[in-house]
Amino acid sequence: MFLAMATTDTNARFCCQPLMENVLTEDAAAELATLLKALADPVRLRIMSIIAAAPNSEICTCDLPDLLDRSQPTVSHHLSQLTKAGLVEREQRGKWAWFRIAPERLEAVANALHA
Amino acid sequence: MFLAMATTDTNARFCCQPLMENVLTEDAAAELATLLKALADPVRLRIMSIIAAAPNSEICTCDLPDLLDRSQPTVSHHLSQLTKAGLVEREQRGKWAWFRIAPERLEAVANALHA
DNA sequence: ACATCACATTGATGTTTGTCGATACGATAC
DNA sequence: GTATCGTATCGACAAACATCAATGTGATGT
Repeated sequence: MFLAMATTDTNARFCCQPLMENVLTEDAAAELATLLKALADPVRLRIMSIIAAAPNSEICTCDLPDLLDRSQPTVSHHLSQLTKAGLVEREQRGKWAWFRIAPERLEAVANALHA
Repeated sequence: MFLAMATTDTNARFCCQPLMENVLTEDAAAELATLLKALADPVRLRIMSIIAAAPNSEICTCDLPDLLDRSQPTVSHHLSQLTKAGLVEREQRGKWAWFRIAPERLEAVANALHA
C-alpha cells in the first residue's frame, strides 16, 4: 500500500510529470521506515522466526543468547527494539520474560509493501 | 514465510523447548535483512512510492531532488542502494536515467513477512 | 535478610549510514 | 572539438547502530 497509506504533502514542480497524489507522506514514510528498520537486522529476523516456530508461538528470553550466539545484553537490546516497534509483546512470568509476535503489526508492514 | 525460507543451522540446547527446525538460517536472515534495510529509509520508501504512482510506473531521476528535497548526490546514492538490492531497475535513455520497480523482488520481501 | 537467577541499563568501541560539496564521467548539441 | 547537461563517484563528517563487559534491578527461594 504505497498507495493506501498515501496522502500528499508536497507541491513540487516536475519536468517528467510524476504525480504527487497517492504518494507516501514524509510522515508516513518515516513511520513505515521505523518499522522496517526494526526488522532489518539478521538477529532480529531470527528472533521473529524462532518465535513463529516455537510451541505456542512464544519464547522465553533465556534461550536466545545460546540460539543466536549473542551475549545476553545484545539479545536484550534487540528484544527491546522489537518491543518498542510494537512487533512483539512482552509478558513477565515469574523471573522469566516471554515474547509473542504482534501479528497485526507485522501484517501491516507486509501489506504496506504490496503495490 | 519465516517458515518457508527455513532450513536449520543451529543445534543448541534449550530450557524452554523452542524448536529450531523451520527457523531462518543465518544466511537467509542476512539476505532478507539486506533487502529490508534497502527499504528501511524514508527517502527510499518515498522513491518507491513515487515510482509506483507515476505514469507508466517509471520515473526520471531528474525530478527526484526537488520532489524529495535532497541533493542530487544523495538521491543518486539512494537509487544506487535500491538498484543494488534489486528492488528497482535502471534504464538509460539519452542522458536521462529512468527507474522502474522490480515487482517480484518487492513481493518476495512482502511474502517473507507473512507468518 | 541473603544469595541467586533472569533480565535491563550503562558506558565504551568500532562500524555503518545519510548527507552534501566538489569533482569526474558520459551523452547530447552545436 | 567544445560547451552543456544529467548523473555517478569521492571525500568528509555527524549521527545511528551492533556489540559486549560491567553493573543495576527485581523477583524467587531458602
